[in-house]
Amino acid sequence: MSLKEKEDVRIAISEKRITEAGLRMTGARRQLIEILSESERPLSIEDLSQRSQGKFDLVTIYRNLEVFRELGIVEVILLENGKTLFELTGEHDHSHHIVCRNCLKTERIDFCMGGELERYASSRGYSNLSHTIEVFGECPDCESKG
Amino acid sequence: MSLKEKEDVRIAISEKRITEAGLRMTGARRQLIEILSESERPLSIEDLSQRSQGKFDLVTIYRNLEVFRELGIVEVILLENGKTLFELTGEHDHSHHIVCRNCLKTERIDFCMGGELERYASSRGYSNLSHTIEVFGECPDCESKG
DNA sequence: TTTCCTGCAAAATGTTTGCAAGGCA
DNA sequence: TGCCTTGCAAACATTTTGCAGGAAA
Repeated sequence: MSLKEKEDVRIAISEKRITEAGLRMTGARRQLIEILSESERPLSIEDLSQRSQGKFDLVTIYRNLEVFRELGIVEVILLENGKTLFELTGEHDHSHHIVCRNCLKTERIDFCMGGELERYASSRGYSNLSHTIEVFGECPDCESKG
Repeated sequence: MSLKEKEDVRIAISEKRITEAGLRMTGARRQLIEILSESERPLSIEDLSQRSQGKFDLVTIYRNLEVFRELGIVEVILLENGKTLFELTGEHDHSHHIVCRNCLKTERIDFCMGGELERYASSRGYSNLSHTIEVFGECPDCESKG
């Protein structure tokens, strides 16, 4: 399957979730998902605005990303500085990342230690658990560029 | 050692770091550290403003918390919603937490899995690593209150 | 008395809300 | 057609900056 085909599949899956929720697949939504799908890294609201050439109002992007998040189409990455990035959800419902502080390129970390953490929290009486795990560093490319 | 004595020790340690950095131990700094020291949970800027009865301008609180963070006197906790809380640094240079979404009460998690994560990131060529691990849930007290 | 710190005012960011017009199903 | 979405304007919340007066060492 080519990259383009993979992208089409991701968009189709997203569309299914949107319409099944009784919402509509608009031009803005399709294009925002395309941009996320083609990106090599998670994107901020501002990134999305720029990559869509300012075609959509910031408000539209905020609102749609919130919809995507609710529907599980995107997941949120919180950076050390409190800023948020969005990326299309992969095979798993959530994942963890190594994020380059410099270029924001991101790799998914396949193994998730969340289970152990949540078991511990559970043993302490906590319920309704979720967790965040992110690693920040400088990636090889940025490192070599000094 | 009484709680009050422990608090005095923490303040003394903080004062040492501040003066050794060529900075001054002012009334605002002493009181902000006292408030953090007496708090049963990490505090936001707004919390600190309220607990000091608005005695200090928000700007002063922002600036001092940033100083504290640089000196390692406080550590930052990033909530799921992107908001930040501060707590006095404990015995270790950093720690992880179970945070109650409702009352924001926080427990430190003693075991840190960061080593494994950072080794993995390191093997992928990343340098200058740091990581965040937080667990969010509903604490037993909040749960029982419905 | 030197240098740092604080408060005030204002600006810069980032995000949300209300409403009328436009677009998808 | 009917309801969902969008854009615009404005409100809001949060954080930062500049500067003059006040305070620690």
